[in-house]
Amino acid sequence: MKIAKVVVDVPASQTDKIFDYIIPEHLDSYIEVGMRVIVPFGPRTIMGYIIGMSDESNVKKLKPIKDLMDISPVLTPELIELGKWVADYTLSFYISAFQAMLPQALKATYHKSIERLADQFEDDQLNKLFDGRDEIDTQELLDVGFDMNRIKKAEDLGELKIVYHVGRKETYKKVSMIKRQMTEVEIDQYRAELSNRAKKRKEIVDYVAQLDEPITFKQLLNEMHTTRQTVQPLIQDGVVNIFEQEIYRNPNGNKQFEKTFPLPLADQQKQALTPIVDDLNRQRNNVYVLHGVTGSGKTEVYLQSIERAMQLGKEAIVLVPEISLTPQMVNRFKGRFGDEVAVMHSALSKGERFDEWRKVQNQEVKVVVGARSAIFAPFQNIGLIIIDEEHESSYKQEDHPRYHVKDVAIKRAETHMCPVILGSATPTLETYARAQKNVYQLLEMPDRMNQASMPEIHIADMREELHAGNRSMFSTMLVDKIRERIDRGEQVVLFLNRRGYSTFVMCRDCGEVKTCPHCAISLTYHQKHHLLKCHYCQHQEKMPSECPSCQSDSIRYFGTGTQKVEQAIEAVIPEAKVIRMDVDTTRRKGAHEKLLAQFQNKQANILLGTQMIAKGLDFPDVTLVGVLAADSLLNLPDFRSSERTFQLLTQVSGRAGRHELKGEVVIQTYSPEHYSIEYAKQYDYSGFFKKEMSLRKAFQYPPYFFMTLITVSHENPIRAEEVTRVITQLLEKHLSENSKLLGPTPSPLEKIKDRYRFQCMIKYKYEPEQKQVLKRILSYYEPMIQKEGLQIQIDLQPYQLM
DNA sequence: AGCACGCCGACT
DNA sequence: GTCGGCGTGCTC
Repeated sequence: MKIAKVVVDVPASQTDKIFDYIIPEHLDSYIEVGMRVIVPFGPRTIMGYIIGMSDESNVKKLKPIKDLMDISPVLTPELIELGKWVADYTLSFYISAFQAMLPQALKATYHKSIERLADQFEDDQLNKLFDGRDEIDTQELLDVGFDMNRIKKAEDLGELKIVYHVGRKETYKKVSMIKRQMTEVEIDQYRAELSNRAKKRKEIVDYVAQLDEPITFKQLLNEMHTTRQTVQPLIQDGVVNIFEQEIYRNPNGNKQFEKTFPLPLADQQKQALTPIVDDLNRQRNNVYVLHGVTGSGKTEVYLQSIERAMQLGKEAIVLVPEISLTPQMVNRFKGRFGDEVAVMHSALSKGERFDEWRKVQNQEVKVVVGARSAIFAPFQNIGLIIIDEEHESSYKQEDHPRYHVKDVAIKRAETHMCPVILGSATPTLETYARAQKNVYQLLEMPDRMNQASMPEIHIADMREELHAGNRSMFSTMLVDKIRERIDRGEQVVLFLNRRGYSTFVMCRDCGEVKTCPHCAISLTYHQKHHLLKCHYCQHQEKMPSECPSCQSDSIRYFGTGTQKVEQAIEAVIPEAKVIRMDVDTTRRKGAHEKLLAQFQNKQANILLGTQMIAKGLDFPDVTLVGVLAADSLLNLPDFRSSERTFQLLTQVSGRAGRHELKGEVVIQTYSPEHYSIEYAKQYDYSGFFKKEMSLRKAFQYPPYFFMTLITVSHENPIRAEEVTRVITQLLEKHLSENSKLLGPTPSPLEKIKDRYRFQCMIKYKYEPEQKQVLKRILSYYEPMIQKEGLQIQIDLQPYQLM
């Protein structure tokens, strides 16, 4: 008997195993490993993934698979193995790993309904409810507040049964096509028989007579300047045939990408490319760290490596941090490789994303450019994986499965025996340290292209500004330099780090700060609706007119949001034209690209924005970059805050003077003596690296130690702390002596959505038993997780310590 | 997760 | 006596 091994769509620890099902004969010739199936599960019917087949099973009573959901597998054998590996290394459920690898559109939907079996119900209210129908969705019963127990009774009487439906979300876009149906001879005859008055129809007949390929109905109507009605008789008479054809949704509209060709390479680019090409030719698996300053031409190296991979008949995956934010990057890939590229933004709709994914599944493209999840593209012959801006924190998934894209990339590259390129101007310490130890291969590109020099960085000490009586958010230096650019017709980018510097509300009399009652973080003031909002939950409230604590009316909002900066610029420099880019102005689809285009066309002289303008942008006339609050990142409770600050400053500075015009950077800060600011000013990556490494060593942080963060949350703070303490003690007992345990301590975000959070941290060098110990602890707490709403998060190598 | 089964107190 | 509350255990 043929048995299918199935992972069912129930994300729970008790169902996190493989279930066996009989493959019924009628499905036997269609079924393949990697397909989604519909299976009975207890009283229910649910979706599952076939992850293997077998001839035997240890289970006595097997049920048969109900149906297949796919014609061809959605998971390749490689991806199935990869999914298991991801689940294992992140301590997640198999099902969560598989779901994370596939587009959202492939998730199953469920609904329940009751089906009539008898003509009459004992319960007269049921007769009324059914009203002649044979099936009712249970949602309808819940809506009218019908008592489910009466359904139970009717079911026991055999009057009805409960049916479970598995639905699908994926949809396929279709378009009407027109095809010539008659032979030319037949058409000639048909035409001759038409009345002389049917002028338009003859025209159309002539047009379709010369059609060899099907065209869209719409195109026919456009070219003939006619309407549906005119074509209808031709369809009826069988001159042409109308049929529906499936097409891919096109997220780019009708945008044409200008074809580009490989550029001549500078020496440093050649030196970087050579070993990669060599590996491609010999199918060697290496990890390269491409350390290139901003503007050094990393992208061209990527493009030419990919080209070589394609020449060898292989595929490439390119990961970019947040692709919708860098349309320029998409343009470069589409421009070079055209239709061979699938693009997976986060800004795409579910359907568009699904279609891009299917281009890969159907082997119609050779290259994927996308954000994190694109690492799971179902390619079967990968020749190269590139991670651009490898230091970006968005490469770490922050919910289950908590994978880091670098780990997955390296794993896939090992399977496919291909190189990986980790590109960055500011590699993470972990990555660069491995390159120095020759675990990874280091490729350095220290020079900017076209002999462009790095912009000069000036530090504006905001303490001095304050002492000198300047209470505004701009230093005198920055204002002067902005004026200069505007006079010269050049452009300015102003960068504001939103995190930690957004508008919070404080009472000037008593110092009271308005915080979220559920999350214990300061509320943010939103001017538009005069509301205070929480960043973590949905909480919002009205801006108070007096201080809730001391009733003073001097309660004001402090800090700076982009809106406020915009107003301030306009006050100081009235002639400035500002484009503001933040979450608010870029929410609408395509808004991002539109704003950038406006800036490109010089409809404004200042681009003001948050994180999203820090990377990838390249405008020839930008000669000044201002960082308004450099230290806002520096003060976050995270051991990576210095590294993040250095990365950010370097990244932002790279936006200025990339072309003929020389650039300048002004960094405003209250702590100009901090080493991450000083080294950023000098463009001294290796200096920063050494300094930061020595601190990491002293305080036993990565890359010298590995870390595991365990966060426990509960409604009751005492319970949360108690569980955290017990877990810490258990770990203390079962882990080796060399490992350091920190905690229990309150999390940096002590309270989120009415849950109190405590954490404990493991720092270790070598701890082969750790995962097993953690698994045991998790299973010990399983009952409490289910019953009393306890939550335990385990993050191996965390990126965010909050 | 969801569902059934089973055991207890509160009610016609 | 029965209804309905929730704790317990299972799903191939």
